[in-house]
Amino acid sequence: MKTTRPSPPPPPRSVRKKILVVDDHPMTRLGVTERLRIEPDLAVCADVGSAKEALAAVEKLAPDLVLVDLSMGERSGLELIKDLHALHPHVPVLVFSMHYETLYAERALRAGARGYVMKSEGAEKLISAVRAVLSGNVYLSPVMRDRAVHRFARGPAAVKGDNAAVLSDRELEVFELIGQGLGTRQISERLKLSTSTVETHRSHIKEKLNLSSATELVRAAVEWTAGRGH
Amino acid sequence: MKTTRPSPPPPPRSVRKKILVVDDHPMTRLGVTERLRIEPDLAVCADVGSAKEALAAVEKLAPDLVLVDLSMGERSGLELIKDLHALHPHVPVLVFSMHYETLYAERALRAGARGYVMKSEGAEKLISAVRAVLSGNVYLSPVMRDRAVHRFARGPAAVKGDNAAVLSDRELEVFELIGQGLGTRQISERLKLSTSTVETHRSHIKEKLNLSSATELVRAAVEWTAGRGH
DNA sequence: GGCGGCATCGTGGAAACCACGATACCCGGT
DNA sequence: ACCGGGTATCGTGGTTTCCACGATGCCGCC
Repeated sequence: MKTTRPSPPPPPRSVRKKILVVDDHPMTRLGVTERLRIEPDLAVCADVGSAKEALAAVEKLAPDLVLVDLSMGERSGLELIKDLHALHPHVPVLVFSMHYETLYAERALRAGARGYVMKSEGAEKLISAVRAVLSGNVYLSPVMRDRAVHRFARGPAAVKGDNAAVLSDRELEVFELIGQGLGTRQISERLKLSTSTVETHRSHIKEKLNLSSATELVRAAVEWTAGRGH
Repeated sequence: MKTTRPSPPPPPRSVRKKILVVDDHPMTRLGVTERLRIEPDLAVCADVGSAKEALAAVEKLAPDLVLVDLSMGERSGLELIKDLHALHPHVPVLVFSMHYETLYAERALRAGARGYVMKSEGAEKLISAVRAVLSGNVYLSPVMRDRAVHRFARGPAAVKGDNAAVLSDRELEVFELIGQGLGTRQISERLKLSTSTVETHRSHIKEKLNLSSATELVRAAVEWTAGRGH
């Protein structure tokens, strides 16, 4: 990996597009900030680790783009995107996630995002995506682009085989935490929810996935989260 | 987040400890590299994104420490740790992972790692851990440290090959049924036992496998039975 | 404006969990 | 012959979770 050590001559700051970075991993925030600084037309105006801070920062700094990671501790990145899109529809959101796009890209776009890049893709793809979104376009990988076209052609029906596709955003979130071995109590704490709410979600998940007991639910969740090696 | 902009005066490079960073997210690699450069006694000698590159880099650069992320694209970071430990037992490995320690810390240490830090903990914890491991100590969070002590006190034998060899025949039987998604009631019926007995078995299994909740037990059982697939 | 989906929280009884203790068997030691 | 340790079995009592309801509020859609 080449890191392009010598700092480039700083261009006039006024023309740089302001980017807000939202990610719960401090190291990733630092990496993104460093990398974007190399680009003469881009600048990170702030980097935060929670949805709350993100909303505050958008108010205060009026960024030209928000770069958000999906997997944040408490409040889902999807929720943040929805809030951002509701409160500031003119501020474009680009998702920069480690999760595989086939699982989340569609949900993210539905929530109001303008693009989706996987972290494993590397810096160049990220930069391209940022520029694309800043220009008013939607960024997706070729694979996802293809899927979208197919979906568009075939109509709204038929896309199954994905058992988790029927779950709502929140339900999927709970499902994943179950798969990590967390109990209802722990999930409610992590998500800052009542245990009742988590139990309702569990109940709905069992309904949708045709599961009959708590143990089966855990089993399905573990198998699902484990079955994502590639 | 303060980023300490002006590059610090580079100290004599010869005294810096060489660190190899292994992570499949380029941005995280960049962030770690930037952050470690601030420390006068540390230096990243290379950063790579795969196990293969990592092994080659260790051969070539002889780092003083390898910092490895667990979740790499295809093959588990655990495999890399095992390989490293087998080929270069003198090179200490520190795990820097986004996964919760309760799930992976023990596995990582068994595989040969000398410490485990969560990415969400932030830079300071990482630096502490790096220094601890470089000094020849093992780094763990207080929670994990506690678990280890408990295990050490209670379980005299437990430190061997990592799976269910420690379980008795009956316990293993119950364990497998749990992994198939059966609940206590169903297991007791299938085995013609009282639910009390099954619960006692569950309890003992959790003890022996160092699991703390029912959900964790189910998770372990499902993973174990799933890992029998080939 | 109604209808359905989503997310949130509560209630109350059934079921499970969990920390104990208890009995009994077998087996290896000293 | 006795004791200890591991195993297998079951119970008791208190805590927690599950789960089947109901209820509210918010959207989006026709």
